[in-house]
Amino acid sequence: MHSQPRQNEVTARIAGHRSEAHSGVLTQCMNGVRMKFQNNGSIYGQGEPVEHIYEVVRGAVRTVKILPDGRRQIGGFYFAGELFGLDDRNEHSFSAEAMVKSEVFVVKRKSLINLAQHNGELAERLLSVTAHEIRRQQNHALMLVKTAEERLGSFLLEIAGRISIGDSVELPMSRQDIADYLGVTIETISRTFTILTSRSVIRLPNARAVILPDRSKLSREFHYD
Amino acid sequence: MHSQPRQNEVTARIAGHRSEAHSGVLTQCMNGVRMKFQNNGSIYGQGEPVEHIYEVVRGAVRTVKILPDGRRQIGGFYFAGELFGLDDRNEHSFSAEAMVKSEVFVVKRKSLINLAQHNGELAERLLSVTAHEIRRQQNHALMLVKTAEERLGSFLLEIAGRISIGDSVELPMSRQDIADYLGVTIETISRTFTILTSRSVIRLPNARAVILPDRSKLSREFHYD
DNA sequence: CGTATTCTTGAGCGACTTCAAGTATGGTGG
DNA sequence: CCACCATACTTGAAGTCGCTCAAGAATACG
Repeated sequence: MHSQPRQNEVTARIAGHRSEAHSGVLTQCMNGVRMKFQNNGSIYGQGEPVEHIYEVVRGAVRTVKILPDGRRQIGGFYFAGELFGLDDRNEHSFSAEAMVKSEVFVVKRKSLINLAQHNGELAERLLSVTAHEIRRQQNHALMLVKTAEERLGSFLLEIAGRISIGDSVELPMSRQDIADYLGVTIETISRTFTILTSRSVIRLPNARAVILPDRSKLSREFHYD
Repeated sequence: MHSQPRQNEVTARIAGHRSEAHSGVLTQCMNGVRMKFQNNGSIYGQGEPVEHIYEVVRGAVRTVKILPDGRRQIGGFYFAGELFGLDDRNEHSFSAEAMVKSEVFVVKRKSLINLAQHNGELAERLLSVTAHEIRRQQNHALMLVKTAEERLGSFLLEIAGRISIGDSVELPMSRQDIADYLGVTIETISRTFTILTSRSVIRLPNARAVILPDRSKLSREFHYD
Protein backbone atom coordinates (compact mmCIF):
# COMPACT_ATOMS: atom_id res chain seq x y z
CA MET A 1 0.00 0.00 0.00
CA HIS A 2 2.62 2.55 1.03
CA SER A 3 5.75 1.05 -0.44
CA GLN A 4 9.18 2.51 -0.97
CA PRO A 5 9.48 5.10 -3.70
CA ARG A 6 12.80 5.51 -5.42
CA GLN A 7 15.12 8.47 -5.28
CA ASN A 8 14.22 10.16 -8.55
CA GLU A 9 15.67 13.05 -10.44
CA VAL A 10 13.37 15.68 -8.94
CA THR A 11 13.73 14.74 -5.29
CA ALA A 12 17.48 14.45 -5.76
CA ARG A 13 17.53 18.07 -6.87
CA ILE A 14 15.53 19.08 -3.78
CA ALA A 15 17.90 17.32 -1.46
CA GLY A 16 20.66 19.17 -3.25
CA HIS A 17 19.34 22.71 -3.50
CA ARG A 18 19.66 23.24 0.22
CA SER A 19 22.80 21.24 0.59
CA GLU A 20 24.59 24.15 2.23
CA ALA A 21 24.58 23.31 5.95
CA HIS A 22 21.62 25.20 7.41
CA SER A 23 22.32 26.69 10.83
CA GLY A 24 19.30 26.66 13.11
CA VAL A 25 18.54 27.04 16.80
CA LEU A 26 20.28 23.86 17.87
CA THR A 27 23.33 23.67 15.64
CA GLN A 28 24.38 27.12 16.81
CA CYS A 29 24.62 26.46 20.50
CA MET A 30 24.61 22.76 21.30
CA ASN A 31 26.89 19.85 20.85
CA GLY A 32 25.11 16.92 19.29
CA VAL A 33 25.39 14.42 16.50
CA ARG A 34 24.84 14.84 12.77
CA MET A 35 23.07 11.88 11.25
CA LYS A 36 22.43 11.05 7.62
CA PHE A 37 19.36 9.27 6.36
CA GLN A 38 18.59 7.69 3.02
CA ASN A 39 15.41 8.36 1.11
CA ASN A 40 12.63 6.92 3.30
CA GLY A 41 15.03 6.27 6.15
CA SER A 42 13.43 5.95 9.59
CA ILE A 43 14.59 8.57 12.09
CA TYR A 44 12.45 7.35 14.97
CA GLY A 45 9.41 5.13 15.30
CA GLN A 46 5.92 5.58 16.67
CA GLY A 47 5.97 4.33 20.28
CA GLU A 48 9.72 4.70 20.81
CA PRO A 49 10.89 6.63 23.90
CA VAL A 50 11.41 10.36 23.44
CA GLU A 51 15.08 10.96 24.14
CA HIS A 52 16.18 13.42 21.48
CA ILE A 53 15.17 16.54 19.66
CA TYR A 54 15.95 16.92 15.98
CA GLU A 55 16.79 19.71 13.56
CA VAL A 56 16.78 19.27 9.80
CA VAL A 57 20.14 20.35 8.41
CA ARG A 58 19.52 19.29 4.83
CA GLY A 59 16.67 17.47 3.11
CA ALA A 60 13.06 16.96 4.16
CA VAL A 61 11.30 14.95 6.87
CA ARG A 62 7.72 13.81 7.44
CA THR A 63 6.08 12.63 10.67
CA VAL A 64 3.68 9.73 10.24
CA LYS A 65 1.09 8.02 12.36
CA ILE A 66 -0.44 4.67 11.50
CA LEU A 67 -3.82 4.17 13.14
CA PRO A 68 -4.85 0.75 14.46
CA ASP A 69 -7.14 0.24 11.45
CA GLY A 70 -4.27 0.87 9.03
CA ARG A 71 -5.11 4.44 8.07
CA ARG A 72 -2.07 6.65 7.68
CA GLN A 73 -1.88 10.26 8.82
CA ILE A 74 0.94 12.72 8.18
CA GLY A 75 1.47 15.08 11.13
CA GLY A 76 3.77 17.51 9.39
CA PHE A 77 6.60 18.16 6.96
CA TYR A 78 9.94 19.62 8.10
CA PHE A 79 12.63 21.31 6.03
CA ALA A 80 16.14 22.69 6.58
CA GLY A 81 16.42 24.71 9.78
CA GLU A 82 13.20 23.35 11.31
CA LEU A 83 12.86 21.37 14.56
CA PHE A 84 10.85 18.21 15.04
CA GLY A 85 10.40 15.52 17.68
CA LEU A 86 8.94 17.94 20.25
CA ASP A 87 6.75 15.40 22.04
CA ASP A 88 5.48 16.07 25.54
CA ARG A 89 5.15 12.42 26.45
CA ASN A 90 7.67 9.68 27.00
CA GLU A 91 6.71 7.94 23.78
CA HIS A 92 6.60 9.33 20.26
CA SER A 93 3.04 9.43 18.99
CA PHE A 94 4.29 9.79 15.41
CA SER A 95 7.26 8.27 13.64
CA ALA A 96 9.66 10.42 11.60
CA GLU A 97 11.03 9.55 8.18
CA ALA A 98 13.35 11.24 5.70
CA MET A 99 11.51 11.97 2.44
CA VAL A 100 14.75 12.47 0.53
CA LYS A 101 18.40 11.92 1.40
CA SER A 102 18.68 14.09 4.51
CA GLU A 103 20.97 15.23 7.26
CA VAL A 104 19.64 15.76 10.77
CA PHE A 105 21.23 17.31 13.85
CA VAL A 106 20.35 15.34 16.97
CA VAL A 107 20.62 16.55 20.58
CA LYS A 108 19.66 14.91 23.84
CA ARG A 109 16.35 16.22 25.08
CA LYS A 110 17.59 16.37 28.68
CA SER A 111 20.71 18.26 27.71
CA LEU A 112 18.65 20.77 25.80
CA ILE A 113 16.24 21.31 28.69
CA ASN A 114 19.14 21.61 31.12
CA LEU A 115 20.95 24.09 28.94
CA ALA A 116 17.77 26.12 28.45
CA GLN A 117 17.37 26.35 32.22
CA HIS A 118 20.63 28.27 32.46
CA ASN A 119 20.48 30.03 29.12
CA GLY A 120 17.58 32.43 28.97
CA GLU A 121 18.05 33.28 25.33
CA LEU A 122 17.92 29.63 24.32
CA ALA A 123 14.82 29.12 26.47
CA GLU A 124 13.11 31.99 24.71
CA ARG A 125 14.00 30.71 21.26
CA LEU A 126 12.76 27.25 22.17
CA LEU A 127 9.51 28.72 23.38
CA SER A 128 9.22 30.66 20.14
CA VAL A 129 9.85 27.53 18.08
CA THR A 130 7.20 25.55 19.97
CA ALA A 131 4.71 28.42 19.69
CA HIS A 132 5.37 28.44 15.97
CA GLU A 133 4.73 24.72 15.83
CA ILE A 134 1.41 25.23 17.60
CA ARG A 135 0.41 27.73 14.94
CA ARG A 136 1.39 25.31 12.20
CA GLN A 137 -0.71 22.55 13.75
CA GLN A 138 -3.64 24.98 14.02
CA ASN A 139 -3.26 25.78 10.35
CA HIS A 140 -3.17 22.08 9.60
CA ALA A 141 -6.45 21.62 11.46
CA LEU A 142 -7.84 24.59 9.56
CA MET A 143 -6.97 23.00 6.21
CA LEU A 144 -8.87 19.86 7.14
CA VAL A 145 -12.25 21.56 7.33
CA LYS A 146 -12.23 22.83 3.75
CA THR A 147 -13.00 21.38 0.32
CA ALA A 148 -10.37 19.34 -1.50
CA GLU A 149 -9.51 22.27 -3.76
CA GLU A 150 -9.02 24.62 -0.83
CA ARG A 151 -6.99 22.04 1.08
CA LEU A 152 -4.58 21.52 -1.79
CA GLY A 153 -4.44 25.25 -2.50
CA SER A 154 -3.51 26.20 1.03
CA PHE A 155 -1.14 23.27 1.25
CA LEU A 156 0.74 24.45 -1.84
CA LEU A 157 0.81 27.99 -0.45
CA GLU A 158 2.25 26.79 2.84
CA ILE A 159 4.92 24.65 1.22
CA ALA A 160 5.76 27.43 -1.26
CA GLY A 161 6.23 29.79 1.67
CA ARG A 162 8.89 27.46 3.00
CA ILE A 163 10.77 25.96 0.06
CA SER A 164 9.90 27.81 -3.15
CA ILE A 165 12.56 29.11 -5.51
CA GLY A 166 10.96 32.03 -7.24
CA ASP A 167 7.45 30.95 -8.21
CA SER A 168 8.24 27.25 -8.44
CA VAL A 169 8.19 24.52 -5.82
CA GLU A 170 9.67 21.07 -6.07
CA LEU A 171 7.68 18.75 -3.87
CA PRO A 172 9.73 16.26 -1.89
CA MET A 173 6.58 14.33 -0.95
CA SER A 174 4.48 11.91 -2.95
CA ARG A 175 0.79 12.30 -3.80
CA GLN A 176 0.10 9.72 -1.11
CA ASP A 177 1.91 11.87 1.48
CA ILE A 178 -0.11 14.91 0.45
CA ALA A 179 -3.32 12.89 0.57
CA ASP A 180 -2.53 11.57 4.06
CA TYR A 181 -1.64 15.08 5.23
CA LEU A 182 -4.84 16.61 3.85
CA GLY A 183 -7.18 13.79 4.85
CA VAL A 184 -8.40 12.91 1.36
CA THR A 185 -7.63 10.07 -1.02
CA ILE A 186 -4.76 10.04 -3.48
CA GLU A 187 -7.29 10.01 -6.34
CA THR A 188 -8.86 13.22 -5.07
CA ILE A 189 -5.42 14.84 -4.83
CA SER A 190 -4.65 13.84 -8.38
CA ARG A 191 -7.99 15.08 -9.72
CA THR A 192 -7.60 18.33 -7.81
CA PHE A 193 -4.14 18.93 -9.26
CA THR A 194 -5.74 18.50 -12.66
CA ILE A 195 -8.52 20.95 -11.85
CA LEU A 196 -6.11 23.60 -10.53
CA THR A 197 -4.01 23.18 -13.65
CA SER A 198 -6.98 23.49 -15.99
CA ARG A 199 -8.00 26.64 -14.12
CA SER A 200 -4.43 27.93 -14.65
CA VAL A 201 -4.04 28.44 -10.92
CA ILE A 202 -0.90 26.29 -11.09
CA ARG A 203 1.28 24.66 -13.72
CA LEU A 204 2.69 21.15 -13.44
CA PRO A 205 5.86 20.70 -15.53
CA ASN A 206 5.98 17.26 -13.98
CA ALA A 207 4.31 15.51 -11.07
CA ARG A 208 6.81 16.76 -8.50
CA ALA A 209 7.24 20.34 -9.75
CA VAL A 210 4.58 22.99 -9.24
CA ILE A 211 4.59 26.56 -10.49
CA LEU A 212 2.45 29.14 -8.71
CA PRO A 213 2.19 32.07 -11.12
CA ASP A 214 0.17 34.35 -8.83
CA ARG A 215 0.60 33.53 -5.19
CA SER A 216 -1.25 36.57 -3.86
CA LYS A 217 -4.31 35.68 -5.93
CA LEU A 218 -4.07 32.16 -4.54
CA SER A 219 -3.87 33.54 -1.00
CA ARG A 220 -7.05 35.47 -1.56
CA GLU A 221 -8.91 32.52 -3.03
CA PHE A 222 -7.79 29.98 -0.44
CA HIS A 223 -7.25 32.54 2.33
CA TYR A 224 -4.35 30.67 3.82
CA ASP A 225 -3.44 32.35 7.09
CA MET B 1 -26.19 32.68 12.62
CA HIS B 2 -24.21 32.15 15.82
CA SER B 3 -26.10 34.23 18.31
CA GLN B 4 -25.84 34.49 22.05
CA PRO B 5 -27.08 31.51 24.03
CA ARG B 6 -28.31 32.05 27.54
CA GLN B 7 -26.76 30.83 30.74
CA ASN B 8 -28.81 27.73 31.42
CA GLU B 9 -29.11 25.44 34.38
CA VAL B 10 -26.56 22.89 33.16
CA THR B 11 -23.77 25.28 32.22
CA ALA B 12 -24.31 27.09 35.48
CA ARG B 13 -23.55 23.86 37.28
CA ILE B 14 -20.37 23.42 35.24
CA ALA B 15 -19.15 26.87 36.04
CA GLY B 16 -19.81 25.97 39.62
CA HIS B 17 -18.38 22.52 40.01
CA ARG B 18 -14.84 23.78 39.65
CA SER B 19 -15.43 26.95 41.53
CA GLU B 20 -12.56 26.23 43.89
CA ALA B 21 -9.68 28.41 42.68
CA HIS B 22 -7.55 26.15 40.49
CA SER B 23 -3.82 26.73 40.91
CA GLY B 24 -1.87 26.29 37.69
CA VAL B 25 1.55 27.15 36.32
CA LEU B 26 1.01 30.89 36.32
CA THR B 27 -1.01 31.57 39.45
CA GLN B 28 1.66 29.87 41.52
CA CYS B 29 4.59 32.00 40.57
CA MET B 30 3.54 35.20 38.88
CA ASN B 31 1.80 38.36 39.77
CA GLY B 32 -0.97 39.16 37.40
CA VAL B 33 -4.62 40.08 37.27
CA ARG B 34 -7.69 37.97 37.84
CA MET B 35 -10.46 38.80 35.42
CA LYS B 36 -14.05 37.67 35.37
CA PHE B 37 -16.06 37.06 32.22
CA GLN B 38 -19.73 36.54 31.68
CA ASN B 39 -21.16 33.73 29.59
CA ASN B 40 -19.94 34.46 26.02
CA GLY B 41 -17.73 37.28 27.20
CA SER B 42 -14.87 38.18 24.87
CA ILE B 43 -11.39 37.72 26.39
CA TYR B 44 -9.47 38.88 23.34
CA GLY B 45 -10.26 39.30 19.67
CA GLN B 46 -8.90 37.89 16.44
CA GLY B 47 -6.31 40.36 15.12
CA GLU B 48 -5.62 42.06 18.44
CA PRO B 49 -1.98 42.38 19.54
CA VAL B 50 -0.61 39.52 21.65
CA GLU B 51 0.33 41.08 24.97
CA HIS B 52 -0.83 38.58 27.57
CA ILE B 53 -0.97 34.91 28.37
CA TYR B 54 -4.02 33.48 30.09
CA GLU B 55 -4.79 30.70 32.52
CA VAL B 56 -8.31 29.49 33.23
CA VAL B 57 -8.97 29.65 36.96
CA ARG B 58 -12.63 28.70 36.83
CA GLY B 59 -15.04 28.09 33.96
CA ALA B 60 -14.42 27.20 30.32
CA VAL B 61 -13.02 29.06 27.32
CA ARG B 62 -13.09 28.50 23.55
CA THR B 63 -10.84 29.97 20.87
CA VAL B 64 -12.63 30.93 17.66
CA LYS B 65 -11.60 31.93 14.17
CA ILE B 66 -13.96 33.46 11.65
CA LEU B 67 -12.80 32.90 8.07
CA PRO B 68 -13.26 35.61 5.45
CA ASP B 69 -16.17 33.68 3.92
CA GLY B 70 -17.97 33.57 7.27
CA ARG B 71 -17.16 30.01 8.24
CA ARG B 72 -16.42 29.57 11.92
CA GLN B 73 -13.72 27.31 13.29
CA ILE B 74 -13.06 26.47 16.94
CA GLY B 75 -9.36 26.08 17.70
CA GLY B 76 -9.69 24.56 21.12
CA PHE B 77 -11.47 24.39 24.46
CA TYR B 78 -9.74 25.29 27.72
CA PHE B 79 -10.72 24.39 31.29
CA ALA B 80 -9.53 25.19 34.81
CA GLY B 81 -5.74 25.07 35.13
CA GLU B 82 -5.10 25.24 31.37
CA LEU B 83 -3.18 27.96 29.51
CA PHE B 84 -4.28 29.67 26.32
CA GLY B 85 -3.24 32.63 24.19
CA LEU B 86 0.15 31.15 23.31
CA ASP B 87 0.49 32.82 19.92
CA ASP B 88 3.87 33.12 18.24
CA ARG B 89 2.92 36.18 16.25
CA ASN B 90 2.16 39.72 17.24
CA GLU B 91 -1.52 39.31 16.44
CA HIS B 92 -3.96 36.75 17.73
CA SER B 93 -5.07 34.45 14.92
CA PHE B 94 -8.04 33.31 17.02
CA SER B 95 -10.27 35.14 19.43
CA ALA B 96 -11.02 33.78 22.90
CA GLU B 97 -14.44 33.69 24.57
CA ALA B 98 -15.77 32.44 27.86
CA MET B 99 -18.33 29.66 27.32
CA VAL B 100 -19.71 29.99 30.83
CA LYS B 101 -19.16 32.49 33.62
CA SER B 102 -15.39 32.23 34.02
CA GLU B 103 -12.41 33.57 35.88
CA VAL B 104 -9.09 33.97 34.10
CA PHE B 105 -5.62 34.79 35.41
CA VAL B 106 -3.82 37.17 33.08
CA VAL B 107 -0.07 37.85 32.97
CA LYS B 108 2.00 40.04 30.68
CA ARG B 109 3.67 37.96 28.00
CA LYS B 110 6.92 39.91 28.32
CA SER B 111 7.01 39.51 32.09
CA LEU B 112 6.49 35.79 31.75
CA ILE B 113 9.25 35.42 29.16
CA ASN B 114 11.58 37.55 31.27
CA LEU B 115 10.85 35.59 34.39
CA ALA B 116 11.34 32.30 32.54
CA GLN B 117 14.76 33.48 31.40
CA HIS B 118 15.92 33.63 35.00
CA ASN B 119 13.81 30.82 36.39
CA GLY B 120 14.80 27.52 34.85
CA GLU B 121 11.99 25.59 36.45
CA LEU B 122 9.36 27.94 35.08
CA ALA B 123 10.97 27.76 31.64
CA GLU B 124 10.78 23.99 31.72
CA ARG B 125 7.14 23.99 32.78
CA LEU B 126 6.27 26.46 30.08
CA LEU B 127 7.99 24.28 27.51
CA SER B 128 6.06 21.32 28.81
CA VAL B 129 2.76 23.20 28.55
CA THR B 130 3.46 24.25 24.97
CA ALA B 131 4.56 20.72 24.01
CA HIS B 132 1.29 19.50 25.47
CA GLU B 133 -0.61 22.04 23.41
CA ILE B 134 1.16 20.80 20.27
CA ARG B 135 -0.02 17.28 21.05
CA ARG B 136 -3.56 18.51 21.54
CA GLN B 137 -3.53 20.32 18.22
CA GLN B 138 -2.19 17.17 16.55
CA ASN B 139 -5.03 15.20 18.08
CA HIS B 140 -7.45 17.81 16.82
CA ALA B 141 -6.08 17.39 13.30
CA LEU B 142 -6.35 13.64 13.74
CA MET B 143 -10.04 13.92 14.62
CA LEU B 144 -10.74 15.86 11.44
CA VAL B 145 -9.81 13.03 9.10
CA LYS B 146 -12.36 10.60 10.47
CA THR B 147 -16.06 9.93 10.01
CA ALA B 148 -18.59 12.01 11.92
CA GLU B 149 -19.17 9.19 14.39
CA GLU B 150 -15.46 8.80 15.10
CA ARG B 151 -15.00 12.55 15.40
CA LEU B 152 -17.72 12.90 17.99
CA GLY B 153 -16.56 9.74 19.78
CA SER B 154 -12.99 10.91 20.17
CA PHE B 155 -14.17 14.41 21.03
CA LEU B 156 -16.29 13.07 23.89
CA LEU B 157 -13.38 10.93 25.07
CA GLU B 158 -11.05 13.92 25.07
CA ILE B 159 -13.46 16.15 26.95
CA ALA B 160 -14.29 13.35 29.39
CA GLY B 161 -10.58 12.94 30.09
CA ARG B 162 -10.50 16.55 31.17
CA ILE B 163 -13.77 17.38 32.92
CA SER B 164 -15.70 14.18 33.64
CA ILE B 165 -17.12 13.46 37.07
CA GLY B 166 -17.27 9.70 37.27
CA ASP B 167 -18.67 8.49 33.95
CA SER B 168 -20.63 11.65 33.18
CA VAL B 169 -19.64 14.85 31.43
CA GLU B 170 -21.47 18.13 31.39
CA LEU B 171 -20.68 19.91 28.17
CA PRO B 172 -20.11 23.65 28.51
CA MET B 173 -20.27 24.08 24.73
CA SER B 174 -23.22 24.15 22.35
CA ARG B 175 -23.84 21.78 19.46
CA GLN B 176 -22.69 24.59 17.18
CA ASP B 177 -19.37 24.82 19.03
CA ILE B 178 -18.85 21.07 18.74
CA ALA B 179 -19.76 21.19 15.04
CA ASP B 180 -17.30 24.02 14.39
CA TYR B 181 -14.60 22.20 16.34
CA LEU B 182 -15.11 18.93 14.46
CA GLY B 183 -15.61 20.44 11.01
CA VAL B 184 -19.14 19.14 10.42
CA THR B 185 -22.57 20.74 10.51
CA ILE B 186 -24.71 21.07 13.58
CA GLU B 187 -27.26 18.72 12.00
CA THR B 188 -24.63 16.01 11.62
CA ILE B 189 -23.59 16.46 15.26
CA SER B 190 -27.18 16.11 16.37
CA ARG B 191 -27.81 13.04 14.23
CA THR B 192 -24.57 11.46 15.43
CA PHE B 193 -25.51 12.01 19.08
CA THR B 194 -28.74 10.18 18.30
CA ILE B 195 -26.89 7.30 16.63
CA LEU B 196 -24.41 6.91 19.53
CA THR B 197 -27.33 6.92 21.94
CA SER B 198 -29.28 4.30 19.98
CA ARG B 199 -26.14 2.16 19.91
CA SER B 200 -25.95 2.58 23.72
CA VAL B 201 -22.43 3.93 23.41
CA ILE B 202 -23.55 7.00 25.33
CA ARG B 203 -26.61 8.21 27.22
CA LEU B 204 -28.02 11.71 26.97
CA PRO B 205 -30.03 12.69 30.08
CA ASN B 206 -30.29 16.09 28.43
CA ALA B 207 -28.60 17.89 25.57
CA ARG B 208 -25.71 19.15 27.70
CA ALA B 209 -25.09 16.04 29.81
CA VAL B 210 -23.43 12.92 28.42
CA ILE B 211 -22.83 9.61 30.17
CA LEU B 212 -20.06 7.35 28.90
CA PRO B 213 -20.79 3.95 30.45
CA ASP B 214 -17.70 2.17 29.05
CA ARG B 215 -14.91 4.53 28.24
CA SER B 216 -12.31 1.83 27.53
CA LYS B 217 -14.60 0.25 24.95
CA LEU B 218 -15.03 3.70 23.39
CA SER B 219 -11.26 4.17 23.30
CA ARG B 220 -10.90 0.92 21.41
CA GLU B 221 -13.60 1.78 18.90
CA PHE B 222 -12.54 5.35 18.27
CA HIS B 223 -8.89 4.78 19.14
CA TYR B 224 -8.43 8.22 20.56
CA ASP B 225 -4.75 8.85 21.19
C1' DC C 1 -47.57 30.86 29.92
C1' DG C 2 -45.52 32.70 25.67
C1' DT C 3 -41.61 33.38 22.92
C1' DA C 4 -36.86 33.03 21.48
C1' DT C 5 -33.33 29.82 20.96
C1' DT C 6 -31.36 25.38 20.67
C1' DC C 7 -31.69 20.90 19.33
C1' DT C 8 -33.61 17.15 16.46
C1' DT C 9 -35.40 14.93 12.35
C1' DG C 10 -36.48 14.40 7.30
C1' DA C 11 -35.66 14.48 2.09
C1' DG C 12 -32.86 15.49 -1.82
C1' DC C 13 -28.37 16.63 -3.53
C1' DG C 14 -23.37 16.99 -4.15
C1' DA C 15 -18.48 16.07 -3.06
C1' DC C 16 -15.48 12.73 -2.06
C1' DT C 17 -14.63 7.63 -1.80
C1' DT C 18 -14.18 3.15 -3.69
C1' DC C 19 -13.09 0.09 -7.14
C1' DA C 20 -11.05 -0.48 -11.46
C1' DA C 21 -8.32 0.56 -15.47
C1' DG C 22 -5.06 2.99 -17.95
C1' DT C 23 -0.74 6.10 -18.57
C1' DA C 24 3.76 7.91 -17.38
C1' DT C 25 8.19 7.58 -15.27
C1' DG C 26 12.36 5.95 -13.09
C1' DG C 27 15.39 2.06 -12.48
C1' DT C 28 17.49 -2.38 -14.03
C1' DG C 29 19.56 -5.90 -16.72
C1' DG C 30 20.62 -7.45 -21.22
C1' DC D 1 21.07 2.14 -25.25
C1' DC D 2 16.75 -0.14 -25.14
C1' DA D 3 13.26 -3.36 -23.43
C1' DC D 4 11.13 -4.48 -19.40
C1' DC D 5 9.28 -4.08 -14.82
C1' DA D 6 7.87 -1.78 -10.70
C1' DT D 7 5.93 2.11 -8.92
C1' DA D 8 3.66 6.51 -9.09
C1' DC D 9 0.27 9.11 -11.04
C1' DT D 10 -4.10 9.93 -13.64
C1' DT D 11 -8.79 9.11 -15.15
C1' DG D 12 -13.51 6.95 -15.16
C1' DA D 13 -18.01 5.13 -13.14
C1' DA D 14 -20.86 4.00 -9.34
C1' DG D 15 -21.80 4.32 -4.38
C1' DT D 16 -21.99 6.71 0.16
C1' DC D 17 -21.57 10.07 3.74
C1' DG D 18 -22.33 14.44 5.09
C1' DC D 19 -24.44 18.99 3.48
C1' DT D 20 -28.34 22.00 2.43
C1' DC D 21 -32.85 23.35 2.96
C1' DA D 22 -36.87 22.87 5.61
C1' DA D 23 -39.74 21.94 9.35
C1' DG D 24 -40.83 20.30 13.95
C1' DA D 25 -39.77 19.35 19.14
C1' DA D 26 -37.66 20.62 23.41
C1' DT D 27 -35.76 23.85 26.55
C1' DA D 28 -34.67 28.30 28.87
C1' DC D 29 -36.18 32.57 30.55
C1' DG D 30 -39.05 36.74 30.78
